[in-house]
Amino acid sequence: MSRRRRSDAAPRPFPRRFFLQHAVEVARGLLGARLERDGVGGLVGGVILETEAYDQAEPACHAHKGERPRCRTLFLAGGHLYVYRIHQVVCANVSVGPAGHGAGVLFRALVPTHGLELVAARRATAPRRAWTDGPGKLCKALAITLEDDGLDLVTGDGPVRLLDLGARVADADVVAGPRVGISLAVDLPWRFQLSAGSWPPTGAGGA
DNA sequence: ACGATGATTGTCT
DNA sequence: GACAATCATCGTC
Repeated sequence: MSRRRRSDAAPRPFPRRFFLQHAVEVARGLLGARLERDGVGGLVGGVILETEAYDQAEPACHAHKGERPRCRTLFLAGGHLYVYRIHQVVCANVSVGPAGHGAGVLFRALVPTHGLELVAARRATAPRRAWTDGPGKLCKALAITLEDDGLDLVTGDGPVRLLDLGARVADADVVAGPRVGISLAVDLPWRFQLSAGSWPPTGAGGA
């Protein structure tokens, strides 16, 4: 029997080496992957639609000025969950690069695929289309909190998981642009999104 | 110890 | 599209 294509394989965590690439490559590569959390009430998860890359070499990154208590997780080996608080909200990243290098990829948006009832409850005041279309919103929907900071996403045995679904994402379906909500390094096109209509890949999502 | 700042969100026009 | 809310973090006094 021939070797299975990756797209036919069961979802599995990304290997450590995936997170040792540059943040831009990881941000691009995480589009179409699944982020999920197993918490009180059940599993909630979805497919990642939008990411942003950050690296200590550029001033918009929390790690740019060196290791601080808040951003210490960015300096862990690639594949660790970095959760931080901003404006009364928490946002989640995955650390990138070898230990000692401060870089990460921010999860900006996803489409919920699991635990829709829990998402509806946790995002009750928002319309369905705004459930998980921002970094703080998706954390609230998945119930990711500051206590999840530092979790290793490579082992796959924690409450938060980042899974490779094997979906083939064509370059033509990826839009790159400037990052949102920053005032420094605004010229870098380090924001990546799946273009409208490219998910789900089976084409059932048209208007 | 004090003040400026922010990888956002929700609300109003 | 514009703007305020709101408080931990970080830099400075």
